[in-house]
Amino acid sequence: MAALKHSRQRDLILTFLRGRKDHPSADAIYQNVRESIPRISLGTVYRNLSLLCDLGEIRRVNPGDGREHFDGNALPHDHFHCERCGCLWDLPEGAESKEPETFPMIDGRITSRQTIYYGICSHCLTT
Amino acid sequence: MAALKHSRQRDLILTFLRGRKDHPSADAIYQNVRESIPRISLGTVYRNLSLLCDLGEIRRVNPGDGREHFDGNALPHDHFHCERCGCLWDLPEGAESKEPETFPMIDGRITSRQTIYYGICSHCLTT
DNA sequence: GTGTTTGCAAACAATTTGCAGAATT
DNA sequence: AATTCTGCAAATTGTTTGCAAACAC
Repeated sequence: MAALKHSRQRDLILTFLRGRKDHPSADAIYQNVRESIPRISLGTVYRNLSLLCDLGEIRRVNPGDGREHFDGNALPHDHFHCERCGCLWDLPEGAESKEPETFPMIDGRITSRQTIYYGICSHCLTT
Repeated sequence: MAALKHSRQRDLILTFLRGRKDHPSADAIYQNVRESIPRISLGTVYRNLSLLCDLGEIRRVNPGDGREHFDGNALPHDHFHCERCGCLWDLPEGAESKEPETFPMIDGRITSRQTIYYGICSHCLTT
């Protein structure tokens, strides 16, 4: 069951996300893909984002600003969230924390980890 | 302005949070403090949690389960979130990642960081 | 033809807000 | 007396869901 069928909407959403370096919210994605498929619905965007997450094609990022954000790069990496303008990015090239992708010893099983740095982005600092 | 006045409700919420090792949601806090102040309202709980966060007395934790969680310990530390039962805890004693609380060099200003590990807790693993 | 996906609208859940009265200083 | 804080209810926001039609295989 759950035989996956091809969908123009899903393709577009994935292509759009892959082409971005920031991590837009579902609604921002909706506003953008609407330019290519005007009749696409927000529900479809949500359903496909969820599906793509399950497939491991994309990742959710949750900076705690009240909406979920989506990252076209599913490989593990850290994020930066500006508390003034709300922008959300990967840590810039060369700024990755140097620690290896190892997990602390605990009683349960750890499968992934998510680190978000908070602060003020360089753009907001100069305005 | 913003002269802070004393409030029984706020005290209770803070005391309750400080007495817990897990990180309950606003509604869970509401259900609990209601036993001491039955007429307290959910709105008051939200308002005070927000205020306590602003004051730096407590911290928000956002595991991405659709609700905000609150941590009575405002000192920086990492969290673990069980994807099966949804429980949210500090990393158990002795499991802290050993890296110092340093921030990567980026163009903006980093003020804090939040790391959440995801997986299955020991209780869920054995049931 | 069968089963998945879509658009739409309604439903839901978490959080925020406006307001008149109660509590704190 | 001046303000802050509260309870209540309604409003808002982000996300999910049910359904009949459209699409993919």
